[in-house]
Amino acid sequence: MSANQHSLNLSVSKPNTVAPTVKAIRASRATGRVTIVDVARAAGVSSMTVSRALKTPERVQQDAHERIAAAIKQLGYVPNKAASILASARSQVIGVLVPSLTNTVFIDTLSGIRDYLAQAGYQFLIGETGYSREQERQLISTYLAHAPDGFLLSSADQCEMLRQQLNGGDIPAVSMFDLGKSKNAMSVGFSQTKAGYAVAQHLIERGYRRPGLMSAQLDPRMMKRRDGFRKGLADAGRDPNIEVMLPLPTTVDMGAQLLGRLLQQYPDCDAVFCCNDDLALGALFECQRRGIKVPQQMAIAGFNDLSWAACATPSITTVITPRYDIGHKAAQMLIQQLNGETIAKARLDLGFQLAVREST
Amino acid sequence: MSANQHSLNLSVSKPNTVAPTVKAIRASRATGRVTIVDVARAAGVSSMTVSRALKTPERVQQDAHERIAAAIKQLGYVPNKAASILASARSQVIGVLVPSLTNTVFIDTLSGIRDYLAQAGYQFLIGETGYSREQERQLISTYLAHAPDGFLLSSADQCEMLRQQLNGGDIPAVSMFDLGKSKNAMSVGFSQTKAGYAVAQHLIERGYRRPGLMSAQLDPRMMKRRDGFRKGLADAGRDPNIEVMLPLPTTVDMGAQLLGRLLQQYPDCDAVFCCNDDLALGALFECQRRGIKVPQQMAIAGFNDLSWAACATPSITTVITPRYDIGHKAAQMLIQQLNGETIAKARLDLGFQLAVREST
DNA sequence: CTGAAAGCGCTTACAG
DNA sequence: CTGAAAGCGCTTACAG
Repeated sequence: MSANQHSLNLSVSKPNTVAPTVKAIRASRATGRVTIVDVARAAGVSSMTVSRALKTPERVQQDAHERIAAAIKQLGYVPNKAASILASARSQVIGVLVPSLTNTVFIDTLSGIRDYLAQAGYQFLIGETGYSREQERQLISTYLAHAPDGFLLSSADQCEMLRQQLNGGDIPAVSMFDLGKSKNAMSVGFSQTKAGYAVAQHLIERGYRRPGLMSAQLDPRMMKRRDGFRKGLADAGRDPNIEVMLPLPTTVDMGAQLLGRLLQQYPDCDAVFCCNDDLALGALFECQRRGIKVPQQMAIAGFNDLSWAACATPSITTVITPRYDIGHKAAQMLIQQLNGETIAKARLDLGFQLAVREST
Repeated sequence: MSANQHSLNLSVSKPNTVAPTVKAIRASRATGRVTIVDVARAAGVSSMTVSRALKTPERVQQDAHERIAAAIKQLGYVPNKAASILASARSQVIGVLVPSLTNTVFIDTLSGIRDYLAQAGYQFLIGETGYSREQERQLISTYLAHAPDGFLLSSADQCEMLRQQLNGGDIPAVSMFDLGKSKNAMSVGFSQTKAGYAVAQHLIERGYRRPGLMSAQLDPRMMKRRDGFRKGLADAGRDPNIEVMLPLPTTVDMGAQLLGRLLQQYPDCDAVFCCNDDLALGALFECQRRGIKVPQQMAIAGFNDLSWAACATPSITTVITPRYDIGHKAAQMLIQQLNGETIAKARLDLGFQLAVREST
């Protein structure tokens, strides 16, 4: 009936021009939105059929499909996500929490997450915790209100906090970077400790006698790198106590400052492991400023292999970390879990790789 | 009635321990969620009063407020955003589109946006367009489904595209970086052209005779910097055609490569304007590699003042851009618009600043 | 300051 | 392959 009426309208006024109809529809509703009911009416079907045409096209007849597609286009229909979430109790939204957005490392991880989630049809909300537990707690609360289907978190702490705030409700989460202690909790990452150990070994093999360490930020992962590095030195019978650390953000400038302190406190230090590449770049600049030859007078190793490390002068030895893959695989694992698929390895170690270059 | 019944339950079983009640509630619903109705029942009020206690606490009596707060805590109630959006037709969500997330520039802008929106009680969805119009179109469509209250876009193109896809519906948008041509369309940014011009002027004042330009990416803003730079050279009677450009992503390594090309094609070039700091850093490394003294044999100027520019050796002359403020002010302008406040200047020029350092 | 009713725009589950 | 009914969990607008 209403379908007939509609096609009548069309032929009486202007065929193929439904612009006035759109206006009329908008005006007829308090919200001014074109809804699935409008599309259904225009296509001469029920709203359920429109819904099916959108989600499971194979369950809708060809000609109905075409009329619906035409109606959607003419009316400029956009499905209302809020209504869909409310009715289906699935949001297709994933909450993602990272410590910092100014750190390239996490941006790369987000790229991995985005690439996987986009093709899987999920959106995500990005939260920046600033390495603060209070921020974490608040963000989880805020995100919970969006009824996310799952979480991608970047520390074991966050998983614990999530569980508390869930209060019995059950939303799956994968933790990134750190590998979980339990084999059941889902996690994707690599061993920071082993990576730090590998750097120490490398410097010793190269013949440096007094390798030191510089670090800022001092978040748990930095400290694990340090632990590994110190163990590597100790295992080789070297002094593990040559180090300068500041609990401030890691910046290139901070790297320059820390190199100054290191040389002041340990004048015989001949190599330095910078706990990330920003610090390493600052250290390199400071050496250049002081006329200290790298690596002849001071070797420099970094961490993460940021874009400049390979093309600096001299190129910087560093640890290549699988941060894109961490995001990608973590997202994959989460979606598999949501789809009820079996997960091969809930604790996925992606490893790391030492890139030996001119600076050591 | 139900309130009485409830307090009866409490005193009969365990006072102050409603954990079993939470379980019962979850079990009693298909979705397993605690709703505003459950809270209302537990507090002995209507759901409207709970809603008010959450949104406009000043309109709810003290003691009702306290009982509601207690019930929320005990039941672990989290408001369902989807239901709220659907009922109120306001999502408190802003769609943000930037060209790239791997570029620090946009991350800084996002920080500004986040800082403003967070305190204003808004969430945001971040989309990365990869400088592609097709991606833009898709992202806008996807975001439209989330019924955003507004958009923060990073090009005039995007505003146009949004208007098309809106099909008459009306969602306010502010464009960032580029200043709008019309004074009515909201925009926050600065003049890329003037900034490029200023760099040219500076190099000429310093006495460089054959300044050149290197650029990659070649997006519209890069091209405006170039236009300004060329005009500056031409106005000073210099050759504006010393330039190397590649339509590939800007990376540090690309800067090194472009410097090689520049020297090959224009051996007498004595200064270079790198269209961003990544390229400048690569150019500096390449000069160091070749033993070319900066600035004596080759002056280098960058763009954006990324963190390393000030502490490189030599420190790099660059243009300080107000990218944090662009995000912050754009978000502010958008929210003001949403609140129906009057906007002082719809076209907000935040300017830029030339930082003269050792490299020129 | 508080509440009962209606509705937001979808989807689920049940019929046919 | 298609549809009528009921419901998701809030808020708006109207009463009191």
